[in-house]
Amino acid sequence: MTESESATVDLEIIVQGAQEGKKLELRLWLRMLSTTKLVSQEIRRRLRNEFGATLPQFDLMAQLYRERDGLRLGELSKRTMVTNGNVTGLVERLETDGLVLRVTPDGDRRVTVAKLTEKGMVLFGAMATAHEGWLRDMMADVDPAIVTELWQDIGAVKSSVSNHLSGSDFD
Amino acid sequence: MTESESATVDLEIIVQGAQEGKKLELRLWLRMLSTTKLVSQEIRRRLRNEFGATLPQFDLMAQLYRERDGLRLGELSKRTMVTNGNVTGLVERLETDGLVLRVTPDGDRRVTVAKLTEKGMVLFGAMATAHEGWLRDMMADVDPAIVTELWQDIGAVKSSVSNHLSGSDFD
DNA sequence: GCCAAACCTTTGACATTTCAAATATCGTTC
DNA sequence: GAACGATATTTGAAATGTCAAAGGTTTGGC
Repeated sequence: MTESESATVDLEIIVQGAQEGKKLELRLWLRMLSTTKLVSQEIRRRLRNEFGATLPQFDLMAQLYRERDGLRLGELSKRTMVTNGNVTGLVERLETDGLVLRVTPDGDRRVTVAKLTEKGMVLFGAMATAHEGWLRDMMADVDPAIVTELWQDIGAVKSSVSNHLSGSDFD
Repeated sequence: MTESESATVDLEIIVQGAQEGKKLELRLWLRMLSTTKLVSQEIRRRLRNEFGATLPQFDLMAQLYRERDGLRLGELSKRTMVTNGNVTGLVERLETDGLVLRVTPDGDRRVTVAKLTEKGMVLFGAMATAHEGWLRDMMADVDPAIVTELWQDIGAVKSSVSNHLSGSDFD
C-alpha cells in the first residue's frame, strides 16, 4: 500500500504548488532506476539460464551483429557506454569462447577490430529473438500507446540530461 | 579536439540505426537503459568528485538514513536490489570508513543490523541535498507535467514487469 | 531434549565496472 | 628523420556485481 495513491500526489502538487514539485525529478529518477534494475536482472537471469551468457556480453555482441565488418574497440566502447578498459576484458573473454575474433588492420597498428565469428552470429541470433520476446512479455500489461508515449518522453529526458552534463562542456 | 561540441552521447541513434522492424517494447527498453546509464554515470562522477563516495554506497546509506534504528542486511539487500554477498562487502567498507556500524542483536545471533553513525548521517545529509539538485538540473528542460506523467507510466511498466517475472511468483 | 528444516550472513570464484597510468602507434613539424 | 602531440588500446588497483556453497542459529515436530 505504498505507491498506489497517485491521485493523492497529484492533489498535493496542485495544492502546494512548487513545494512538492521540487522532489518530482528525484522520484522519477528513483522509479526509473528501480524499474531498469528489475528488468536488467530478469534479462540477466534468463540469458544466463538459457544461453550461458551475460548481459554485457549480449550488449557487445548486439553491436557487432549489426556491423558485420567489425568495430574498433573504441567505437564499441562508445556504443555500449562501457569504458575502454572494460571492453578489452569483455572482448578477451568472448574471444576465448570463440564468439568474437580480434584483428589488427594493416593500415593502423594501434587499432584492434572485433568481429563476430560464425558461432557468435548464430548464438546472438537466437539470443536476440528470445530477448525481444522477453521484453514483450514483461511489458504485456502496458498499453502500446503508453509505450510509445514513454519512448518519446524518455527521449526528452535523455536530451535534457545530455545538455546538463558536468563533464567537458564549458568553453 | 573535433568533438568539443558533439560530446553528447547519443547511443540511441547509433544503436538503433534505422529502426524498421524493431518492436515497440524493445525500443523503449533500449532508451530506458541508455538514459539510466547516462544519469547514473553523471551522478557517480559527481559523488566521486564532490564527496569521495560511490553510488552503491550512497544508495545503501539512503536506506539507513530513513531507518535510524538500522536495518538487517537481508532487508538492505531487498531494498537496494543488491545481492546478500554484495551487501556484506559494502557495509564492511562503510564501517571501515566510520560511516556505518554493525550490531548483532541479543535476540537472534544470526542477524546483523547496520546503522548509520553520526558521521554517516552528516555526510549523507549533504550528499542527499546535492543529489536532489543534480537531478533537478539534469531534468530542467523537461516539462514538470511530463515528469509526473513519466513517473506514473513507468510505474505501470514496473508493475507489468513485476507480474511477469520468471523467478518467484506465478500463482 | 533431539534432529531436520528453515533462516541469515558470509565466503569464494568470477565477471564487470571505473579511473588513472602506462604502452604503443601514427602524423606532423622542424 | 628525430621529436612531439594526438590517438588507440592495455594494464592495474579497487569496488561492485552475480551465483552457489558453506557457516552458524533458530525453530518446529517428534
